[in-house]
Amino acid sequence: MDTIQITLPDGATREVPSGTTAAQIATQISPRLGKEALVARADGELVDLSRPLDHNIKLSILTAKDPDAVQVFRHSAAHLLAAAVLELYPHVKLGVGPPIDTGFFYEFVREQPFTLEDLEKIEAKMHELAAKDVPNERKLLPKAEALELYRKANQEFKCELIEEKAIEPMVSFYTTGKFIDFCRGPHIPSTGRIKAFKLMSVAGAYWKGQEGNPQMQRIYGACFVDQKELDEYLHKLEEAKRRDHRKLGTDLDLFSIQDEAGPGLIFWHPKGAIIRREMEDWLRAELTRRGYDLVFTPHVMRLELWKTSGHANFYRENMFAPMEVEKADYQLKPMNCPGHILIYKSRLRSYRELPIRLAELGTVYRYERSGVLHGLLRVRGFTQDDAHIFCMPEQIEKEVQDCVEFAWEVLRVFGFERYEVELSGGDPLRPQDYAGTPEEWKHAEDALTNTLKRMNVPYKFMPGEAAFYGPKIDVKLVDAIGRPWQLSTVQFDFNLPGRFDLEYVGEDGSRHQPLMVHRALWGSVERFFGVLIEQYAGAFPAWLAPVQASVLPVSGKFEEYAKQVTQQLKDAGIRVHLDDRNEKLQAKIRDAQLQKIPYMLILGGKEVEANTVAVRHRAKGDLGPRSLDQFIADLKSEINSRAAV
RNA sequence: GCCGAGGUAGCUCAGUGGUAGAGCAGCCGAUUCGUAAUCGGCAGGUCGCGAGUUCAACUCUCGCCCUCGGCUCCA
Repeated sequence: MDTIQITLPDGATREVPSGTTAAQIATQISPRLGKEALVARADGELVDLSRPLDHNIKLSILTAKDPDAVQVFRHSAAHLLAAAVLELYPHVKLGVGPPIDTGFFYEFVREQPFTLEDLEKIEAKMHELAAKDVPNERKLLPKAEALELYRKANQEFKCELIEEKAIEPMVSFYTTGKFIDFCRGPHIPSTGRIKAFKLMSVAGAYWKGQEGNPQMQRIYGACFVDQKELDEYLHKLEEAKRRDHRKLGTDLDLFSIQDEAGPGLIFWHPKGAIIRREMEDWLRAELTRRGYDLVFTPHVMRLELWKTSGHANFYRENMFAPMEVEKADYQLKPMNCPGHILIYKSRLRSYRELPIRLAELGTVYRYERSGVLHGLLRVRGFTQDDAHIFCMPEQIEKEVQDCVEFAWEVLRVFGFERYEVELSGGDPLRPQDYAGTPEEWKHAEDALTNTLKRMNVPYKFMPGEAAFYGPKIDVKLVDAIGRPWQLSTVQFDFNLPGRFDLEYVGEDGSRHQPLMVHRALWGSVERFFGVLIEQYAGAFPAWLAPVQASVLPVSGKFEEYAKQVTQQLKDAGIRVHLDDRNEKLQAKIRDAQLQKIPYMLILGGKEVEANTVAVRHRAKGDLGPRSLDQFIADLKSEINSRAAV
């Protein structure tokens, strides 16, 4: 019999008879590996463990430690879901069922909606099928036969997939017991190991994710190889709920959204407003330090202006409808750029002035479809920490670099440690959605790429994600529980300077067109605030905390002293609250803790006697007594350093 | 926008056609208390809005408003 040579990842080689499977090799290496193996990688390609190997090959045996293997595992779990659904509801039509980051989903078409009770039944059926340890077997069918099979079963979506995806005459299927599914694979050998999963929700989804296509019911499941990981994930979801800025916004009285006013419109309550003011004060100082000029521009401007800028064309879907005033149409601004451009254009500019950096905390209004609104993170009215930089070509890379560095300073000051950078380019297949020529786009993308490379910033290239007027660098930050949020953005613009005939007089005395960079670091004050609430779980560092210290007299007897202390703190510029309610100390402490107030000053007989304050920190607990002056000095230094405690 | 689930007191939630409930918060009183909830009382509602069915609607039907989850991740 022929032998073939298997090269393992450590370089070792093995001679085995042709037709040996990866599973057999795994068991040879060690019985334990044989048991833990989920799937194999042969010459870089994922294959079933049961696939007979017939030529010399580089082989890795993958276990749950390999992320790709986990995805295969989840994909098999998706098949298990479909198998269970088909047993319970034989007439459903099948869509697709891929793995996702935390599990899997599968799509179905069924007349009646799946209810929560249905999900329970399906989950039980999945466990039942898993317990039988049914093998996942690969089968090859001629394309015509495959189509015929699905036609008979009325599975028109599967037919569509085969028509689109099958390039070879034979197409692969996987069977899980009675269930058979058109699938490239690979899969784990059998269902027995799929135990740690939980069906989470059922949601509507368009076929192939495209609006206008039929809607399917998508059943989502969380799924991990180990129960422990599933438990951790479910715990993380609980944690996320606890930190949800919408809940904390109400609990801590930071902001609200009101039906009477309209969806996606934010009311900043006094405590939220304090945080915003501190944030803005920091930002304005930083902008000034970095050579930006702060401006203000109107909220409504003539529609004509938005035609010039191209927004009325490219951005129409996201704008509020124009309003008519004295027979002229006015447009509520969805962006700040045209306003800043008008300031630039208000007089002739010299190359000596460049770069000109115009910054504005500019409030904009955008029409977002009702289904996409989400707390502070996706709203219809918001304030961007916007700026537009007008510069000469030779200045552009430096300006972009400064923006990216500024963005990092923002992340540092607000306590974010993890971030991801994306470079978003145009979509070459949809040039009609973008302003400017392909050459201009290439030039701009190159400039951004160079900057990132020079700064040694790892980034992902995202084609088709650019703004309509130019490519951009986006900084997405990763919050405490691993979710990414897009905030900072630095966007090139080869469009507006031309549309508005922007010019400057160069050294040569003739007129040139400046380049333009749009940038926002928080993205919007609202979104950044929302992320910040979740980042700190509402426990803001002292410099941002709406109430920095709460004075808690042990009983009414010490009210006089408490009032004195409170006034001294106020005089020192500390945001302080006196809790003089007729409550026990424990209750006052509890309420201060729940309000996440950084410091509590407990005042009783001992403190009056010694003229001290007993300090309790919301996280560190009882810190003992000290003089009020000492406390004030310590707190002021904590505030001034913007310590992230 | 679309699919699904929801909307009952400030908050969290119970209430399957027959006089709207609880806990917390609030107010009043008692208590004067040492590091995460003192006790008692009172008040609080157009049951999201509007139509309809019914002797009777928080409850059933229809329309609208709003909220939540999802709608990118290739068999």
